[in-house]
Amino acid sequence: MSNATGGRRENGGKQTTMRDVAVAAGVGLGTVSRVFSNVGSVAPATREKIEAAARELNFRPSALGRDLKRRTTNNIGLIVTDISNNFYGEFAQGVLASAKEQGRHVILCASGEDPETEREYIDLLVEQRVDGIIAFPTGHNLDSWRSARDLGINIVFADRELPDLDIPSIVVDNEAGARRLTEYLLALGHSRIGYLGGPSELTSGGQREAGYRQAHLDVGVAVKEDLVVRTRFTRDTAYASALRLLENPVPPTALVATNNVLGEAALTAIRDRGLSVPDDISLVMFDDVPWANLVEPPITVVAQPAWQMGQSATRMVLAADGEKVQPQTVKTEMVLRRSARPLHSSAPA
Amino acid sequence: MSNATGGRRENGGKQTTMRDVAVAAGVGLGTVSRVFSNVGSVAPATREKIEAAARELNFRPSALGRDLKRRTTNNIGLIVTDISNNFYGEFAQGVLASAKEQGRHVILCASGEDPETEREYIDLLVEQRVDGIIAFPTGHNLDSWRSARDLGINIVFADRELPDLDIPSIVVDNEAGARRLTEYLLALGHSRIGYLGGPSELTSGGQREAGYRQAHLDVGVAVKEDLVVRTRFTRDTAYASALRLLENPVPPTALVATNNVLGEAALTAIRDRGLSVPDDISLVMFDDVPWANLVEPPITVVAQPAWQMGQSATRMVLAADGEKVQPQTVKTEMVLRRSARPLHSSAPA
DNA sequence: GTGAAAGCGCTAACAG
DNA sequence: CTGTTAGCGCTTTCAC
Repeated sequence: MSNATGGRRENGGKQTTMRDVAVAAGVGLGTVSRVFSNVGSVAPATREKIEAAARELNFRPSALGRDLKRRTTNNIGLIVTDISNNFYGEFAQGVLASAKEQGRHVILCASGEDPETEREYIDLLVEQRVDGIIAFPTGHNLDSWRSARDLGINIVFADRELPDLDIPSIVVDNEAGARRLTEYLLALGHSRIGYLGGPSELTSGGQREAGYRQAHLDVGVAVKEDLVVRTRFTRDTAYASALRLLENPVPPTALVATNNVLGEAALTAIRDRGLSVPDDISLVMFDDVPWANLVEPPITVVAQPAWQMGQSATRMVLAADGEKVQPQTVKTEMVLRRSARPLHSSAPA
Repeated sequence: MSNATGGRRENGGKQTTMRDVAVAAGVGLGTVSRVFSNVGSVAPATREKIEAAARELNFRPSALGRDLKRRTTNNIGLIVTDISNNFYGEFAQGVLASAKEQGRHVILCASGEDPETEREYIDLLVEQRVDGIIAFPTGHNLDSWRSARDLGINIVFADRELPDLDIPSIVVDNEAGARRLTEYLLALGHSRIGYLGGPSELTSGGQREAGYRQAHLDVGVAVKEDLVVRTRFTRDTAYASALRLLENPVPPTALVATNNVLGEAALTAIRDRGLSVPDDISLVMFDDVPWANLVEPPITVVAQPAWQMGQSATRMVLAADGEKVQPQTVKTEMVLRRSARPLHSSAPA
């Protein structure tokens, strides 16, 4: 039975089909279908015969024929930025878990934050006739999204909202999260608080920056504009931006990073400059990634419930047709650790 | 054009098909197909007419019909353990990159190391008629794998080899990696070196343990059997195992962890016991995850080229039919940092 | 260069 | 309960 073609069968013959099984079992095609789709009813004896024949022929029904007929695929598309980023990984685990629960498959795509790549993936998923798409959109390709939506594909955006598109999204309470982080630093006596954030066109970017500013406003401390830096989420540019922030003539005494990539860049830059957290500079960030609690000192963060968000997004995108899907905002949780201390004190916070 | 059904269109009508486009453009169905599949040739004027009609109707070809006819899906399945683990995330990025290059889609599955879940996913992927499957197998479900293979699906295993299955795999040089880590510790004067590893049924587990033992053998130091602990890769059990290792009546002076989950568990356990690295205990591990270089002291690791492995695995699984696919072993790289020091010295290594 | 026709593997009526 | 039939949307001969 086994040969040495390295796991590859020539498979010259056609695959076994329901028709073959029907012939082998001496029944009609429809009856075989009824057995494998668990619909209608078949006499126990017939079912037996069919199952025996199927086993004999190593028959496995093909989703291709089924899906074409049923006009639904049970597949959903998931477009993230970078699946090696723990936040997206957790989110994806949430999606996988609830997709599996509902018998759905997940086609994974990584846009790398590149609009062109995103467009290609949208087209691809449309061609595949996925039942739905969950995406962290780049903010571009509005036409593609609209077109996919009009084709009847259910779409849910995560983390970011797109204007004029009437597509529901699931986001965290960005403003509140950033505000609490900033308030905390302000309360510790800091007044030169650096902000390392993403592009403000993105919902998360804009809202987190707004929270940062609101916190300042609330206590009447002016935002130092040269301490507000927006950057793309790649390691290199983030690192360069963090460094620039630290090289300010009058450097910040505290830093808010709005996600884990930015936080990692900030921490690395701080170390490379020979500074120490929290003695020389306090650091807080978004995302409770594993390393946040492993570094010394452990980092105070605003945690996003990534897994649950993935689960909710899946439920939203799979909601019964006709059911109205409401946008959802989820709460963040602030986890106090030891990466910030009062400005004019030698004791940790 | 826009309504308020939350990104969901009733889509009562059927989708636009090639036939509709053909009618609208006043040409035959076959001609439309030729335009969209870029095969044969069509008069520029005709092509123009067709493209205009397609645009007008917002037509997108369906992969369902195409795949059914062509008997190939351009999809590949990827079964990892846990996509939120950075190692699998990097691997997946590599898979996605080269899959995209070749116009393939990736169906993602996470087995959670559970054989039953794995079996369900294999069945699912077979039904979907994926062109190939890349998997980190649990080590069970040999029948399912065999059956999938016999159905003509190309399979590539990663990280682990399964006996009697004649399925090619891509693994790192586990034995050498573990041996170097252990030799390094031995050279530093350690003789009570703890081993925190995975189940030895797994290729990686068995080989890494073998490397650990070989290093001892080479210098004539006896392995302390009560310092060898095998555990499952979940956070909780790994932590418990690490703790047990540290609570040995005569505790180890150094520790080898065979992946990042185990390394994280070890580091956490060490801290929780109030010990410090490397002064109280040296720690080295597999996987150059981001946090390895972020903690203090940074951890000495054996790095696996996860991204490239994903890329290679994809090439292997997509190799031209008839081409013989060779199993592949990839080299690891040892990255020296500061988490180990000589046993009887007060200076770091 | 183009149209007509025959299926790919399956489901869903519809008779019997 | 079960067999027959007509497609799902597309590709692919085969004539014209």
